[in-house]
Amino acid sequence: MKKRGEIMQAEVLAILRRRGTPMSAYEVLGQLRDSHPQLAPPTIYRALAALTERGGVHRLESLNAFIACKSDSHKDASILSICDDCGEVEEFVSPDLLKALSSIAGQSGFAPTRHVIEVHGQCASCGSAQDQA
Amino acid sequence: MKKRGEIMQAEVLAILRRRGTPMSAYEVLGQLRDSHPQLAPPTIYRALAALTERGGVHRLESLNAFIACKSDSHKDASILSICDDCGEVEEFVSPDLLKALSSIAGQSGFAPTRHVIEVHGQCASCGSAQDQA
DNA sequence: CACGGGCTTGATATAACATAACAAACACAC
DNA sequence: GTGTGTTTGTTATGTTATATCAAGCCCGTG
Repeated sequence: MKKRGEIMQAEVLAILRRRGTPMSAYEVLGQLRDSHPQLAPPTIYRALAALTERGGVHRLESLNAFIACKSDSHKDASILSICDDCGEVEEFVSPDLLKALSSIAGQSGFAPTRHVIEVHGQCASCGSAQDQA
Repeated sequence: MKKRGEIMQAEVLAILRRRGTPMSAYEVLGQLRDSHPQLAPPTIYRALAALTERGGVHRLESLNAFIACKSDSHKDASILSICDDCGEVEEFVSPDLLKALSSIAGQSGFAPTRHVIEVHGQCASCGSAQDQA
């Protein structure tokens, strides 16, 4: 019974990609209920967990939401900038910063396994829009 | 009616400090119900929000939990290392890293207002404990 | 092929986290 | 002391997430 799960993941990913901005698990669920009226939360959460692990989806810890990974093919921890006005998210990768971070946390013998780096603020377009207001 | 709120905040902070490791809002609520049986969630969340803003408490976004700020007196964003085994949290401050981070996110005109930096892993004592296992 | 163990998925239920919205109390100006 | 704005308390509900068990599939064995 492997296929079903993979189909699920593909559908979830498609929905997230279509949206482009962060979606909660329940928003995804809502969309999917159009085609699969029976769907329950654990199914979605399992699909999202698998996708997150695979690197196809980012979980935004500070929003409890998910977003399709755009510049896919980096399974390293990303730096995510989140516009609090429009919801737009950008991904950045910086091995240097990650290294610096690991070394700071490692000062006392801590062994990092997962980095959460999220920056909230205002994206370029929302910032300039506000200037006029 | 200002005092009541401040007392609340002090009690919440005391509970968090006593514990030392992360607590969910509802754990705090449970503790407080010993002395204030009537207490409802919004009261706790308000106290936690005020404390977080003041810098007395950190919110751990990736755990939906809170912890008393130990090295208090830095209201800058902290780097938090979280041991997934024992729950121990350490705080670090690194203006350089913050600057680097802002500059990365700022590449496309993004204006950061709030940084979330959390590193999961294993603390020194849990790491060495595991070595023996 | 049947049947049985181990694993994946699905469904039900409920737990955990958080806030909206309104009511009551206070505090300060007049 | 009465009105107005603000803080706090309470009720209710909304949102996010997972435990648990049931059902289905895969595949190796007899």
